[in-house]
Amino acid sequence: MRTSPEAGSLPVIADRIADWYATGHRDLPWRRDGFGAWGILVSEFMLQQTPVARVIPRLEAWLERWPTPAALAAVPSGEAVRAWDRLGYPRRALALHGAAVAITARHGGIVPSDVDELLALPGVGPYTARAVASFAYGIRVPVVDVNTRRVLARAVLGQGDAGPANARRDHDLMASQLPGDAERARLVNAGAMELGQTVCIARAPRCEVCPLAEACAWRRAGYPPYEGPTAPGRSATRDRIARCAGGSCASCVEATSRCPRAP
DNA sequence: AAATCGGGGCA
DNA sequence: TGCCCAGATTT
Repeated sequence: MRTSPEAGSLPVIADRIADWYATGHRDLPWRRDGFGAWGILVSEFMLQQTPVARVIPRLEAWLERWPTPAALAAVPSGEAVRAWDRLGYPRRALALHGAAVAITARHGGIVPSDVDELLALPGVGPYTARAVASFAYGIRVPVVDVNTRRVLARAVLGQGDAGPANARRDHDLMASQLPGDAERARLVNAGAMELGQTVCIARAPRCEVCPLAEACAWRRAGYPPYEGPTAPGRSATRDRIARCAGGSCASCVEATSRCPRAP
């Protein structure tokens, strides 16, 4: 049957992820049947750099107010920014409004299913475009977020950590794992993210409950420490220092004594 | 490749 | 106060 770990890793990893996910996963709103492409698109905007728990209540309120792209496109963009409330990175609200306008104008009010058409929308990048194509339309494309990158780095590449993100390389790696069946691929896409969030955690992986434990290349190699390049890092302190250096730092204006670069 | 996003919340 | 969070955009 399986003659080498490499030859067997494709079906084993993907199948175990899909089975594990299908067996039982968190009941999140955007995973309910019939949630709709618009709802999924809105959820993906809100989930960019924002924890799931903070998104759920705001998402439901948003969709109740704007059930379709056309409904959002019909109001001024300022309304979208206001309704964004405390989700953070408010320019996402502006981009989402812009996407609604574009969908209404160019796609007849229907969220497109084509990855390239999705990528052409403001605020939609490599992750979000493929997430909508796969989760909303069942199209067989690799969906790779930070959690999936960590799972792949460990289980497939045998590295403790995923290096800096590289869309091309990341997509190729995930595509090499995806089963041919589109519905099955969707389970692998969603399952890899879920696994990375709840089991294959960055700091303290819960290998004792991981469906990939027997197949994981990193575990098999004895958990070698990560040696490769690390991501640039998004330290709030560094951001603050960088802004202050320009002399136009809002933080300095309001809290001069707490700024490391303050005169 | 690295900084930034008129960020927010939690240990 | 430091760091994480279903990324995207700009330089």
